[in-house]
Amino acid sequence: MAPERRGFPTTPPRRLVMMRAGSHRLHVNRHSPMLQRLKRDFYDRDPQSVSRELLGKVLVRREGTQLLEARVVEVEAYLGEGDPAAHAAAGRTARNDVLFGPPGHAYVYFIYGNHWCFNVSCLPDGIAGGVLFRALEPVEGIPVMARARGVSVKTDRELRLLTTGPGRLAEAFGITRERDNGKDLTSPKSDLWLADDGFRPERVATTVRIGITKAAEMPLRYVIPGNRFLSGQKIG
DNA sequence: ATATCGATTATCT
DNA sequence: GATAATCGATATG
Repeated sequence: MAPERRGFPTTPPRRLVMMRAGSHRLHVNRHSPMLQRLKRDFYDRDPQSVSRELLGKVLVRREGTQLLEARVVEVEAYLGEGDPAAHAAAGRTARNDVLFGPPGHAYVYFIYGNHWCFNVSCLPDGIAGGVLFRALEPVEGIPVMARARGVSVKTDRELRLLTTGPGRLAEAFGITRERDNGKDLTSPKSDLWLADDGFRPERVATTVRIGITKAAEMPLRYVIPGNRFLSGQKIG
């Protein structure tokens, strides 16, 4: 019997078989009981390491009994006070306070008068650093994400636009500063977290960061190459 | 398919 | 008062 591949258009079948072997589920798209919430130690490192390791993990939002899940396919590292492109570059302020706090907390900021962007803090308490989430591949709760975005997902193209780009993924997950900024993503009580379901990307690629003017040459964007949910790409 | 441009506001100078 | 870690609509090839 051929494996069910819906929802994982770019995932090799071999990997799907391995994932299912552990979960005893018929459909890989379903929420796996093996989702392990990432702990503090995961984030207590430099943003480059956290960025690389976040690829392939799953962002999870719990809304009552409804779960939203999407795989991380694109992130960017922002290094803190030594990084001219980082919000922390000019020192600690009211806005960027979370970046200077303990690791594993949500940093949410507003951009271009329109969009929320979602980050997680890295490095020990007192040292700024973070990772910006730029693109996700939807796994679970797609109709709820579509409703949050105010769009339909009748076509392949519309599905891609659900969680491609930092503003879109934040909207799909209902992420706002009021609701989520400063939230401890490692707390069992948090309704927003990152999880490991055993998936490991075959390859990771780095490029320059998108949309910045300072330190524009540093290769701090991390992607799963070939994934169709990456931002800044043509739509077939 | 690619390019350009307007929207809209928190934050900092 | 200028800028920004973006998006979506519109115009043009």
